[in-house]
This record gives sequence, C-alpha cells and structure tokens, in this order.
Amino acid sequence: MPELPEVETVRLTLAPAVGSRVTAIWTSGLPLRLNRPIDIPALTRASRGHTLEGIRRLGKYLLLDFDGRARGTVLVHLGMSGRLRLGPRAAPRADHTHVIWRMGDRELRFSDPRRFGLVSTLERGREREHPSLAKMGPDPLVDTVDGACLHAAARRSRRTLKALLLDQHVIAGIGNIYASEALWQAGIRPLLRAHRLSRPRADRLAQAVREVLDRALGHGGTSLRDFVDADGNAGEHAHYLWVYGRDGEPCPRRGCNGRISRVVHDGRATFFCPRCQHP
DNA sequence: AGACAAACCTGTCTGC
DNA sequence: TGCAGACAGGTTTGTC
Repeated sequence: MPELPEVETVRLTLAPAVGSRVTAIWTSGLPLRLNRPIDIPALTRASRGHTLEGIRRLGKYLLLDFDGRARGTVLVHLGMSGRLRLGPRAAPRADHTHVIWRMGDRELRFSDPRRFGLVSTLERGREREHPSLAKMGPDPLVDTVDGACLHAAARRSRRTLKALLLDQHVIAGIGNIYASEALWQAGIRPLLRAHRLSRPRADRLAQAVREVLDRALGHGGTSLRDFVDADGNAGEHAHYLWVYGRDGEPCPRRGCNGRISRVVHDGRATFFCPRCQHP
C-alpha cells in the first residue's frame, strides 16, 4: 500500500498524538513481517509510561520517538496493508489489529491484515544500526536527490531504471506506483538500462521523482484500496495517476496519441507509454 | 551483479 | 451462488 507520500500523510495526521503519554500497551501476539513476533518487552520499555515526543519518517518507515530514560524509538513499517489509526478508546477494534498504545482516552492502533508490516524498537541516535535502516538511501523530501546523485548511482548499474528506483538503498520511499509515474513524467522507458541514462535525463528524472511525490502528498496519498491516514481518511491521488493501473487508456500527455502499456518486470506490474517514453 | 521466483498473509475481484 | 485463480501499494531470501 504505502509509499513515501502515504507514509508522510500518516505522519502528518498523527501529529495530534505528540505530547501524549502511553498508559498501556496491548498486542495480538501474532507475528508480522518474516513471521517474526513483536518483541513485547522491548516495545514496553520503549513506550509504556513515556510521552510521544515526535514522529519522524525515513523512506517508508515511521519512527515514534518517546521521552524517558530509555529515549526509545518505535519503528513502524506499514508493509502492504498496514494502518496506523488514532481514535477514541471506545471505538470498535478493527479486524487484524496487532498493537494498541493507550494514550488517555485515545488509542493509537496498528492493524495489518496481511502482516507484511513491522513494529520494532531501536535506541535514539542508533537508527543506522537497525538492519532495516542501515543501508537506506537519501529521502527525496528530506535530502538532496538530484540529477548528479541519480546519475552517479545509475552509471554503475546495469539494472533497469525501474529496478533502480525501487531499490531503497538508492532512493528511499519510491514504490511500485510512483516508479511508473516518475518515469512517465520524465519521458523515459522503465526498462532502460540504468548505466545508459544520460546526465540531462537523470536531471529530468530526479525532478520528476520530487514532483510526483510532492503532488501525491498534496492529495493525501493514493488509496487504491486499503490506504487511509491516521484519521481514517482515504487519499485522493488515485484520481490523478497518469499511468499506474491505466493500461489500454490513452496516454495523458498533451499531443501524444499513444496508449498505456502494462508489462510485468521483476514480478511487478509496470505501466508506460511506448510512444512518448523513450528507450 | 542482477533477474526471477517464492515466501510471508488476507482480501477482493474476475471469469466460469 | 459458488468456486478457482489472479492479483494487490513491500521486503526478504534463495537459486540460477
């Protein structure tokens, strides 16, 4: 489900929880990503009895920073179907709820039907020692992801550009939807070999990545099915997608009379216009 | 190195 | 109406 704009939308809508103290924790006991159980003692140490001081995002990961001697951070990844919701304690519990942080008369709840998500803990200042974050690349909304940086990564890779964009070690936060969208905006074929990307086209692609993510964030993210923000609202960006999920439809680029194609690459649906996206 | 498939799991949609 | 199969925003692991 969630790529960078969706995760950032969750982060922004979770802001009202900042300043709240966790009074109790509940977990389902079911394992999440990789069949790994949640480390309940570590989660308790990091958050119970502590006040949520702030929420950060690194790529598709959220980091919930708590105060107290432990200065613990709870790491959350939403996987494909994960949700973080903030609501009244009395609200009915959604199916597949796995973690609840009680905060006075409100609760922060993590639910995830497919259980591809992650809830873990780490020590503040040691983010980069966590295996999930250790090799994470720059984040386009926070760090500089420009043509120079993209070109440098591309020139030493013989993979396709789509695969490069999806590699979180290269750029953090792009997923399957926005990889196709950014390549369409830049007018570049997804299956072009990365090392053949010229510097001017790298500039265009870097610009496209930023614009695509910004635009989606402005719409509160893309809800194809599952995604909702912390208040339970769906994002609007699905109405504005140019190519993702639109195979057979006319290319939306002005003056282009092509039709959107769908191919499967690396086992994932990839959408592009064969007419205006050049190899 | 990188392509590919399978694995993790549930829900939804399609076609018969 | 039921059932089988395909497919889904992600990441990890293993094989070739």
